Amino acid sequence: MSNKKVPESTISRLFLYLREITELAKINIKTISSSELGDRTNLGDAQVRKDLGYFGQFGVTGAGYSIADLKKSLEKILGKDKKWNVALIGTGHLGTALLAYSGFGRHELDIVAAFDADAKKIGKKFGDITVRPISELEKLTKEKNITLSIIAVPAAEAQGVAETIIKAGIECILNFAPVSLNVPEGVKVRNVDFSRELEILSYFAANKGNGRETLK
Amino acid sequence: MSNKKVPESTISRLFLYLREITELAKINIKTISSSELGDRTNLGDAQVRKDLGYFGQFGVTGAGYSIADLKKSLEKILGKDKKWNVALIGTGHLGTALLAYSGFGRHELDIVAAFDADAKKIGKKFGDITVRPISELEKLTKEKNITLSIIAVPAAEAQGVAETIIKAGIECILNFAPVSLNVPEGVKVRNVDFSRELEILSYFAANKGNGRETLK
DNA sequence: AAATGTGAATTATTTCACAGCC
DNA sequence: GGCTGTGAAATAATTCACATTT
Repeated sequence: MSNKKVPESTISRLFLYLREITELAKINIKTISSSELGDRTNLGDAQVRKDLGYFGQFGVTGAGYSIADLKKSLEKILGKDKKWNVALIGTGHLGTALLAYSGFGRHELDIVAAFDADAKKIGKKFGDITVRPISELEKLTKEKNITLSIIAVPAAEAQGVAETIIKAGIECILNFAPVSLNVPEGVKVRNVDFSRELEILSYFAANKGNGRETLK
Repeated sequence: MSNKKVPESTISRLFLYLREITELAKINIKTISSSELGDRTNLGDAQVRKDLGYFGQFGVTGAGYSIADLKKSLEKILGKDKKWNVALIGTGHLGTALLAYSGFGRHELDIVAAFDADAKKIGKKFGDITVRPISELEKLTKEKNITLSIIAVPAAEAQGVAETIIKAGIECILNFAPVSLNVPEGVKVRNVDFSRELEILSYFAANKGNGRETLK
């Protein structure tokens, strides 16, 4: 196992591999090679091996990987063997869609509390989750052992909400608001910005085969 | 202007810059330097200049960039000066949240048609959009000049839907389903996978300060 | 024979650093 | 003096290629 810094893209792909072999395990397939796994995830075989290599040696030379073993190892590495509680802030269209998702089992990531600034929404129920005022975030974070948060509020409010989240002691934020959040060292933010994703596609649509080829 | 291949990450950041200077233009600010723009987007000044440099020379040495000019240039480069029509496939929780978003003006990207496989949903109205059967996708694509598509269906159906989209002549897909789509050369796919994003955060939560530092 | 694990080579991206201009 | 534009340097990520193991 190497001791080098693990690229974030590697982590992202490991979840992809895990997802894939979880499907394969269901249909009782026992082993897989790096090139098969690469094909299934649209990646190269060397990429698969290098990614796994950051964390240890999981394969058998000449034979590939045992799906059961690799699955267990990846779950351990990726923190899938523990349950992570999530706070959702913002219960507009997107927030409620996320709540509905979270309801669908299958995830080990559970939204356990929802918050909103809008007084009209406080007290609303989604399944067994009741919407609460943001002022209660800190209290609930302690009570429910919350470690992850989702920001699903309008752009103008996102920075303020982020600060409240951090004050409550949560250090990981999934931000759906289209703004660049400013957070202190040690706080981890990931952005999901689908209007930007769609815009990027429109760039490709606008530049199809005009010689400045960014497509690959 | 360089003639080198433009990294996709550059395109992504250009939209960030454009978003920022659009805000500044509103409050009547006239010029900005690369380092100010970098600060506002949490990027370095050299990164800003290099990104812009792929497309031309927009600044004035010693004085920075004219916001009005840069805004116009970026809109042109990024295809924001044209309107791009979008087809949405899948009108579950997520799909309807996206429809609601699209309704909110401000975007030049318009969902102009929505499709679903579920007979019970056909005919439903969201604002001025009526849900249609997927069999009509190709017809509507021609009629409404659709160039972009959004897949918001369950994972198991995503590949089939992608093939239908491509057959209809659409070459850009924003895929929300948690699967790796297989598409022919020339078709551009971007994936938005928020359960994976949340999982990645959980990895960081699981590995906070354990020596294998992937955080930066 | 097949397929891993991993250094080395390659390619891509970011950051530096500074000449040149306003 | 401040700031752009851009080669060069540094860093990061991917891909190659092969010795090694079963």
